[in-house]
Amino acid sequence: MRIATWNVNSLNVRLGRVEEWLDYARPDVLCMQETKLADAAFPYLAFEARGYEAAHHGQGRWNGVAILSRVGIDDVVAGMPRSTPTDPDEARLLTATCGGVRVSSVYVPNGRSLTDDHYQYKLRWLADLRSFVTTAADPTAPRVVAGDFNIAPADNDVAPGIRADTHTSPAVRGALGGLLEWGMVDVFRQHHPVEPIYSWWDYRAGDFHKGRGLRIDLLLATAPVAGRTSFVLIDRQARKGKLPSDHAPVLLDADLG
DNA sequence: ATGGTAGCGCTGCTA
Repeated sequence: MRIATWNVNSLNVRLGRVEEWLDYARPDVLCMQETKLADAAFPYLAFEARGYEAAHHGQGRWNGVAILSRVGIDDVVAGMPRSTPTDPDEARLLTATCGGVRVSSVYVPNGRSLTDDHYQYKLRWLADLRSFVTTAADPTAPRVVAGDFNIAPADNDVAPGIRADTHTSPAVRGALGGLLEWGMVDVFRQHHPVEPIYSWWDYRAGDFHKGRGLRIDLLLATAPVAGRTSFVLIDRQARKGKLPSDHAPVLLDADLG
């Protein structure tokens, strides 16, 4: 089974690229983030024509997450219980069962700056994500959490010279660590232990062409998936050419028999 | 190079 994640930064602008990518990458499951669409505007027919069922959790101009699947899509749940009722209700999480794997598409808040209230919101959101994932399942069950975490897990996930403190702080790395301690694996690093490679590049200052980016788009999987994963790729080809997203897709291949 | 680009939508926010 091929499972992928891609922050498309407006599905309206990127639909042609996503269709093209589906046709050559042929994932069984694709988690998308930042669709920036209302549910009524989601292009279900374009995906149905390629054999994909879809679920979308959108809010319009910002955020928006989706899951495409050609191995079934059941028990769809939008969002998660929030511990802080005053936090904004944003479309950042969608969960469904696809081909026997419980899959979440996540778009973690950016954080903006360490002194911004939005950073505290990011930490609360991550704490709730951990509770949502770890209380609903056992780490021996097949579980994937895929998306734009806005966290660079280690120093080799940050290009030299880039300051990204909201994405590298001990607090956000600790929040990610909570999912890893519970039993999830960052499958890219499992297969590429030291390679400095990125999944996001700032549009500004030509950072993509300078090779200056961050690895913040992650595929986390429990042992039944991670232990059977044979291949993990960040598809930088999809970041080239006209009108790219600022993120590249990440995919894994797992033999789930 | 503390600037710069992109998307949404029409003013400034978000990233």
